[in-house]
Amino acid sequence: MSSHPTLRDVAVAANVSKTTVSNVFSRPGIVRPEVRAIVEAVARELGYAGPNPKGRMLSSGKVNVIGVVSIGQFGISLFFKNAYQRDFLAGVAEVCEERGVGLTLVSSRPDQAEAGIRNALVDGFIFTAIEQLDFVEAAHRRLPFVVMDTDRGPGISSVRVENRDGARQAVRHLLALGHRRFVIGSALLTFRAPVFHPPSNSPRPLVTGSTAWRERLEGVAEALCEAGISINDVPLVEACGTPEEEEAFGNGAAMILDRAPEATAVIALTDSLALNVIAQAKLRGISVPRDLSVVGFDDIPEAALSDPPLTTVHQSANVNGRTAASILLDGGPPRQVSLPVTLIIRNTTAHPRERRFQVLLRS
Amino acid sequence: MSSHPTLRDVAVAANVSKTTVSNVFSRPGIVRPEVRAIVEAVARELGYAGPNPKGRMLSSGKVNVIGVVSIGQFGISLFFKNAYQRDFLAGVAEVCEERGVGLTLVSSRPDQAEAGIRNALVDGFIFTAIEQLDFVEAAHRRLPFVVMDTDRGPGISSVRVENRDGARQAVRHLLALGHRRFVIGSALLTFRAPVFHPPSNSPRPLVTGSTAWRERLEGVAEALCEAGISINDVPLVEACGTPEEEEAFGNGAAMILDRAPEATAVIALTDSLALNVIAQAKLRGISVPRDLSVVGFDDIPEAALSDPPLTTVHQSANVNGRTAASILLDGGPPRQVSLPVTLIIRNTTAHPRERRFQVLLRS
DNA sequence: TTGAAAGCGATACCAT
DNA sequence: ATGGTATCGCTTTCAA
Repeated sequence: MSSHPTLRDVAVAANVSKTTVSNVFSRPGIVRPEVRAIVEAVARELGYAGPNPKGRMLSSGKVNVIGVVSIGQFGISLFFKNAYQRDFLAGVAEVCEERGVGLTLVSSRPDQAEAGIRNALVDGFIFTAIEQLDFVEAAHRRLPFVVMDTDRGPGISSVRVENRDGARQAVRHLLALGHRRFVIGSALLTFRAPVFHPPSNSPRPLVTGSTAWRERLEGVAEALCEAGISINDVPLVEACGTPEEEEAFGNGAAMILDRAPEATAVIALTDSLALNVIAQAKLRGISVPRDLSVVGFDDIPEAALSDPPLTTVHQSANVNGRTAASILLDGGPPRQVSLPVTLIIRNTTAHPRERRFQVLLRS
Repeated sequence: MSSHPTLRDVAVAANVSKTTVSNVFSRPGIVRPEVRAIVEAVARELGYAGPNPKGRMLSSGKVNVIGVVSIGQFGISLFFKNAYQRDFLAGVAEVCEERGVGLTLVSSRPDQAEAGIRNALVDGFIFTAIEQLDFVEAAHRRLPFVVMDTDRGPGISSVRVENRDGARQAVRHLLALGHRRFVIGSALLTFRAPVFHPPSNSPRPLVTGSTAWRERLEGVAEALCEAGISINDVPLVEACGTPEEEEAFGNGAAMILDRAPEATAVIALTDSLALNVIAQAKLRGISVPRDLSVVGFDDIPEAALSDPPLTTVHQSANVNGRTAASILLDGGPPRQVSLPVTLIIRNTTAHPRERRFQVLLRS
């Protein structure tokens, strides 16, 4: 009693019912001031800290917290390491803040994801990648959630960006500059060595089948197609995209340069990769954009700061996060939103070196 | 029943007690395999998702989540915006991950802090800065907590770094180079315009009284004292240190340059400020370190990347975070740890321009 | 090994 | 405005 008073202890000591004590703390307006004063005094005397959130939550069913689940095999520390994730979460956090809602980070490391999602004390989830949906179904929790980067139909809330359109814009830009020989860099969502897919007549099976990357590739394919180029003829590299794996990443950039020396432009499906290609090119004395053009995707903050500043497809991680959090917290029926993207032309793209030849071809 | 089966429904349907069902899910080892199989089958059939975390938590009293409270007036989005905070939280997140513990972010915005701390569903707190309120509430809830950056005595767990020592090292370095005319830049923990404190015989009351800043100032004072200089004779600027307030921050850097034109070295008590001073100096054609030396504190990642790379006192936000989380999760008696720091000499410090004069003075 | 019963701490509904 | 009571979903003695 003295060590840990509960609402009941206060009620007894103050000679009122539990209900009244509860009201004093949760709806002070409806209780008579004099009674309230007494209850408050007793509570203070007993060292009662107000309704225990655990009991309160069990009764009311609300925890006032939403959960964000990390990507793929990565744990929650990714949220603080990866630039895109960081800005995304800042957006989510801003909305939570505005509404007085807490935010908990749930790991999606294979060994923890299921238990994590099953046991998280949250009112809903934001899934940063779709694999987690499976877990939710497994966990059968009837909690609302929104999924990022993929539209799973009208029953499920989702927030994505116009990946195809963005990729198309980027490639068209390169084509308009006269480029005809490309190499594509895509991202791996797992810790592993980069993979090289040489040109091939049959569709090449990617290691990572995430929707976003697939859509971006489709956009690339469409734009190339408009110029009469088949994406199957373009070499493709998949490389790990996390800061933890700078090394593997560096290797990915190196692989792009090594395995496709004839390319005049690299189409990187994510900025981090683009930035690494630029760094790697610099090491080799390849001048960007004079010898090699590079486009990225995402427009992370570093993109504008790189040397030279990166031409890339802009999406706002922050807005994505805000949108997802709003949908979840608004609590209406499922909504699907697809945010537009814009090509930001900075200084990593230029005419290919064999400019005159290309111009001839184009005219 | 069909829409939301509980442990009891399963028990009834399987013709066993609630206890048994509970055991099947929480301590499968102790229940006979055949019974377990039946219960599991029934559960699956009913669509029972396993113990509801809310009920479980109320009973057991454990949430398996720790809370991290943001700094000062800032909301949780600061965790994703400020470089130091970000790395700090990554460290906390790593430890949580290793132990399968969740992480929730609690806002300390003035309008939300109290309710947030009072209602957070957590087993303990990490306070990134201690305000009386936090403390009181946490103590009231009888939850363990650890505070950053300040030692509150043996009863309270704390993690800090050797701020005084670090500041001393930085200033001694400047003194050894021959500097004698300084300006100090400290950080503001609230959103507001920078403040200029001119030299004064009486101690100058700082706007922000955080322990860390005070300790750093003490270190500065001690080192200056060794060279016969009173810190009271050194102009001091307090400026806001968050990315949101780049503008105010820029102003702070400008103020430092404007109001102390005679200084040959600026002692910035935090890297972000140092970096802004460098940027501001560049704008004015002041060459660092030729015309002006700058030292920082923290060694955020950007410090090594700046142009020129920043001389600063290194502390590892990541290690600080890991340490705090470990102490909290280890759950032993309160511990106080103070982590060492090291001066990293890079390229923003050099002899003052009037070098020969200074050398004369020193010899 | 399994079951019965007693909470955990609070809220909500229905009377009064 | 207050009080009584059922309930939220589970874990935990304690017996059997």
